[in-house]
Amino acid sequence: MSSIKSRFLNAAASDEAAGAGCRTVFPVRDYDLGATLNSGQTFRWQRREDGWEGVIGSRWVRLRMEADRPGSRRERISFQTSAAAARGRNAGVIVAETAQPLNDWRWLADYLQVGLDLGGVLATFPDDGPMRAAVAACRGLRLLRQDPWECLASFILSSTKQIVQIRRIVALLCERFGDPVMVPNGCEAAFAFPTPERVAAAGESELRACKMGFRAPNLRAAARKVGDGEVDLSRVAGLPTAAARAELMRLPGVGRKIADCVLLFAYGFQAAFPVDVWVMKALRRLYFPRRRVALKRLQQFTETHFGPHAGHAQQYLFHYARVHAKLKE
DNA sequence: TACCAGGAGAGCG
DNA sequence: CGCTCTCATGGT
Repeated sequence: MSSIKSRFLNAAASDEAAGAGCRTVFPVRDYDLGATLNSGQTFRWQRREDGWEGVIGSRWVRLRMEADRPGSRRERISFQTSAAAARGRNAGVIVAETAQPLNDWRWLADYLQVGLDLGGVLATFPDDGPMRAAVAACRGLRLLRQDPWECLASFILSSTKQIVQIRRIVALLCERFGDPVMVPNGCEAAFAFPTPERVAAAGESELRACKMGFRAPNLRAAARKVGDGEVDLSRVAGLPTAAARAELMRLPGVGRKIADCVLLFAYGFQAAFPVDVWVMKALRRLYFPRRRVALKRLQQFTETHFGPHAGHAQQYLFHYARVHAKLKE
């Protein structure tokens, strides 16, 4: 453990920029880092003994929570501590480490959305039984703000795949086509998510070798359209929700659900409400028991019932349905 | 073994 | 429209 610290100190000492370091800290409250990184919105994080390791953009990152304890120093949260602490009810900090020293951490604060007033968001949720149960069960669950291309490509690969499998496909894609990124001494090699240009240049059989099956031609064609500017991902951010969704749906392999995932997880459109099989099950069971409701009708319901932060409500329902066996049926 | 997985898109009546 | 089928692969 101390050897890890000294490695980072050495790396920091070699930096020419004064004040730059390989570590920073974000004070947070109600932030369940584990649930957030493992709730099916991103597929790049691996749980290690000392936190979570992943790649954001072209940077290797390690994250872990430390909780504030009354009357004592901050205590590292092990994964075996009390459920209350693990759910992030306590105030604490997110400790972040990178492989190279930095003096500007805004990119990470933005990714983690540490500035969000979660209580304010939760207060806008409808005051009904299902929502109360989901919030109580998933306190501290957050939405990240991811890179649009990585998010889009990942969800093109997600259709009818289990989350563990999506992670594996994305990992293979990055290993084979992504640029290697700097990692601390002794850490496993890590790779950036491949650019649209690189994916478009890959052969379909090379992509299929990453176990993505029939999704390969869709990913490749979408990469080409994004790479050559036929669909401009940077423009989507400034569009009204419906137009932004329609723009994304011009891409092959992107329907309503995947478009909404990208709108919510990458662009932060709060009205986007992706309805997948889990959310559909949860909605039917919790809000329309013993009634046959079509997907279209369910979508109309989600547009009016969950308020201005419907997307957040969706993530709570999704995680609640997935984690709690009662809803699995 | 059979069924299902953070779906999309074509083909059908 | 609204429904059904297929697509590729692996987990449970």
